[in-house]
Formats: sequence, C-alpha cells, structure tokens
Amino acid sequence: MSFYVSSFVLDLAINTKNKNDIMNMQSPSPIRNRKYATEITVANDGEHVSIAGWVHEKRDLGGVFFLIVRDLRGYSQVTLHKGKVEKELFEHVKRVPRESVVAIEGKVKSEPKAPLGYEIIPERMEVLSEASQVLPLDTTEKVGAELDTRLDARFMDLRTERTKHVFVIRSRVLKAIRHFFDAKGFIEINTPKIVSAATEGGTALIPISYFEREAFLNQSPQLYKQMLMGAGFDRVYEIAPIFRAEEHDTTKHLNEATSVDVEVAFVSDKEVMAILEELIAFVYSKVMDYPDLGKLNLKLEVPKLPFRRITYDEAIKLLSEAGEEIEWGEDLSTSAEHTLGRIIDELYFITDWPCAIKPFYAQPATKGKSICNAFDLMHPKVELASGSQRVHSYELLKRNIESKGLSADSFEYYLDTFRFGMPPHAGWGLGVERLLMSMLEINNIREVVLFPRDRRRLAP
RNA sequence: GCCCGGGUGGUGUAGCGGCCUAUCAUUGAGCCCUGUCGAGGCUCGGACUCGGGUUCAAAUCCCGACCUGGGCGCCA
Repeated sequence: MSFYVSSFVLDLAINTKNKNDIMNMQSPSPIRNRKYATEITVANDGEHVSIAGWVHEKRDLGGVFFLIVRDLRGYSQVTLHKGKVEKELFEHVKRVPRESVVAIEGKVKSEPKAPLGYEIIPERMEVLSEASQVLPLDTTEKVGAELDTRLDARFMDLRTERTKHVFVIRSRVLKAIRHFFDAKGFIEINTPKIVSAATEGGTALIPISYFEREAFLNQSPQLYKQMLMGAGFDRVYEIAPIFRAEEHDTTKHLNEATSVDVEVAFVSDKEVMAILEELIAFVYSKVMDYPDLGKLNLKLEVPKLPFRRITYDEAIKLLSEAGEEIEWGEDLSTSAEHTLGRIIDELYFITDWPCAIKPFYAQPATKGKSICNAFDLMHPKVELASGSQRVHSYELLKRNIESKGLSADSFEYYLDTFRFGMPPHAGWGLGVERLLMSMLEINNIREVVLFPRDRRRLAP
C-alpha cells in the first residue's frame, strides 16, 4: 500500500521531535526505526524491530499470549510464551487495555503457526497512552454499531478497517482529480466561503455574523469561477466546501459538502461534459487500483465513454412509458430519478433542460426557446453533477437575474465582469461525497465525510 | 418541513400489559487453559430516553418532548 505516508516522512517527524525534546515530558523514549506491520516479513527473521500502534486484540491462552497491534497499514502479532519471557513483561502485556497505544521492541521470529508466517517476540513494551475502558464501539467489527453511534465516536470508528479504507480512498479520489486537472493545464483556485449576499438563489444560505454586518457561507463558487473567466484564467477548478441551510434530512444531503467546480472559457457545454465524463472514468480507474478494494466487497468497472446522453424530453417520455408521469417543465422527483436509473442502469447525462428549472446563468439553446444548454450527470441512484453553458451576454444575464425575482443590484460585482470582455464559457459542479458514495456503494452520505454536518449534527 | 417506523447494559439485540429479580452475543472484571487468528470453558458486573397519564399491575398501552432509522419534499 505504497500510497500511505512514507516512512521517510515519519522518521522526519520523529527526528524533529527528538531535536526539540518535545517528548521530554513524562518522557517515553523515542521509537527508533519504527516499522509498519507491512514492512516486516518472514525475511526479517531474527532481526530486532520496533513497532508502534494500537492494541487491537488480546488472546490469552494461558501459557501463550497473543497481542495484536494495529498501525496505519496493518496488524502485527506479538507472541509471549509464559516462562520464556520475563514475568514482569508477560503480566504488563496481559494487563494493557485494548486500544491503548504501545511501542514494542522485539525480535522477528519465523513461525509457520502465525497468521503471517512470522511473529514478534517482545523484549520491551512501552504504553504510550493507556485507553480507558469500556470502548464506545468495537474496533474489530465483530459487533456492529449504528451510524449514529459510529459518528458520535468517530475517532474510534475511523480505527476500523472499513471506515479507514473509505477515507484513504477519498484521499485517492481527490488526488486523482487534482492530477487530472493539472495534466490538462487547469489553474486551481480558492474562492471566498464568506460572502455578502445570496449568490444564485434557489437554496437557503447559512447566515453568520461578520463583524457589524450579516454575511453568509457560500453555497457554491459559481459566481467567482465565472468572474475568473472574465479575468482570462481560461480553465479553473476548485475543490472546496459548499454550505446549504436546507432542512433536508436524507441519506444524500449534507449541510456542508465538498464540491469539485470547473469552469472553462471558449467552449460550450459539450466540451465540459466530455471533461466531466473523462474525469469520472479516470477517478474510477484510480479507485480500482486500490489494493484493498476487495475488503470493501466491491466490484467496480471503469464506465465506458462516452456516457449515454438523453434529453430532458426523452427522460419524460421514458418515465411516462414506465408509468411515471412528469409534467413538462417539472424537475425530476426522487422516485423519477430512481426509475430512470433502473431503466438506464449506468452513468448518463440528461441534457436540454427547461430554462425555468435551471439557474439564471444557464445559456438558452436558441433565441426564444425555453430549453437551456444545461446538463445533469446521473448515477442510477443519485445525481452527481450539474452544469451548463453559461450566459456571457451582460444584457441577457441581467434580464435572467431579474426574471428569477432576484435583484441585479446585489450581483453588481458579478455582473460588472460581463461588461468588460467576458468570453463564452461553460462549467459544472460535482459532489465529491456523492461520487464516493455511488462508487463505494455506500447508502448514507455521512459515511464518506469524516465529521459530517447535517440538520442535527454539529459535533464532533 | 410532511408521512411511516424505532429508542432496552459500553456496543448490537430479544421481550411488546402480570411469567421481567429483563434474553442473547460482544465488551469489562476475575479464574482455567502453551498456537490463537470471530480462540474455548467457568464465575461475576452492567440497561428499559425523559416527563405526564391509563391500569390493581407498564419496558410493554396513551399523550408530549428529545433523539433516531427510512421514504418524500426542498436541494447538489
């Protein structure tokens, strides 16, 4: 699992600690040449090693005692034979509570009876941090825990195999996304999360107190990334949190989520759709390389390009044939999304949406028509992304804002950009959590966020 | 926000008017056991969300609050 922290980085951290003598208080001795479980093999037979980690399990057979130590990468079996090790050490190891942090020095011994073909015969154990009992949940995953219990004790839930993999994969996905865009010459941007006024409308904002004024947490970087098109940045992306005050209480909504936002100048919606599907396929391929995917019981396939495209009209027709009537101009209901997902059964785009149910910045297809060059990327179970070609005409944009019942004045800074040379452009926003949950077949979006924020949960 | 479920030891559960001094597993404490890998065996400890009500009797029925699972709406 080469993507984990390299031991180089780790050694560096420890050396710094030595230098600064940080560990002087209550002074546990520094762990020299710490090895990860996966760095030790039968080939190290007879060598002296140091391991450090959490006490995962203890198996007391009377005359022989097994201590399973867990670290970031894996598990080590430490074996003690009564009578063969110092009595004091034997008793010490026996008494250390589960989930305590320990450092162990010992010898690697090749042993066919051990699960990994070798085990560690300890010479010294230091308890760096003794864990309280009883544990809030079972890190060996033998007894399950409900999501709510897991989130309350998230620090401990993250110690479980499954949960840890979810977040290592999440890191991989984000890394893959950055890699993808960097290779395509995109500029990564950071736009403000504290904003003065409603941006797009449509969703409820989270108000905050900002010195003597009221401000809000941004619902999306939409307006800013468009302004950067006017600035001549041509292709930008941002991976950042978005905030919504919606009181939705579902398995696929969060009040704080992560969005991948993209905006590209001098192209239409067709080009950014191609970028989006290419990105998704790339991310899938990177996740498929994950060595422990088997432990999540997943069978992933890289989706074939190009994704199927259906128009909004076709979607309505398909739904009608399936007995689900959607009036033209209505947004798709959750059950309509699911029905379509069952019919199509793969990733697909819905294009040519009625302008009335798309934001003011979506470009109408042709003059006088009520269809927009807007699209949604759908997974059979959940919407992943939506985007469009953008209006780049100042006049049209202003008219659109007003026709949506919004005040053009509060969009002054945004609108101004369009008066001084704005290229045609297009873009989209993709929900990172939704992408992850759909790939990993996880039903609740909260599972793919370290510390999720929803209607009720504000801590931890 | 609406509709429908549910809150029982640390965790996951059984019980759904009197057989409850509340089941089982796991965890914890202790004991036995020299090859575990969901170790095994024995002993002990540990719980009915809160507040009202109905009843001779409430974990069990009713009402409210809080929390929670699912569906829908809104939304990405």
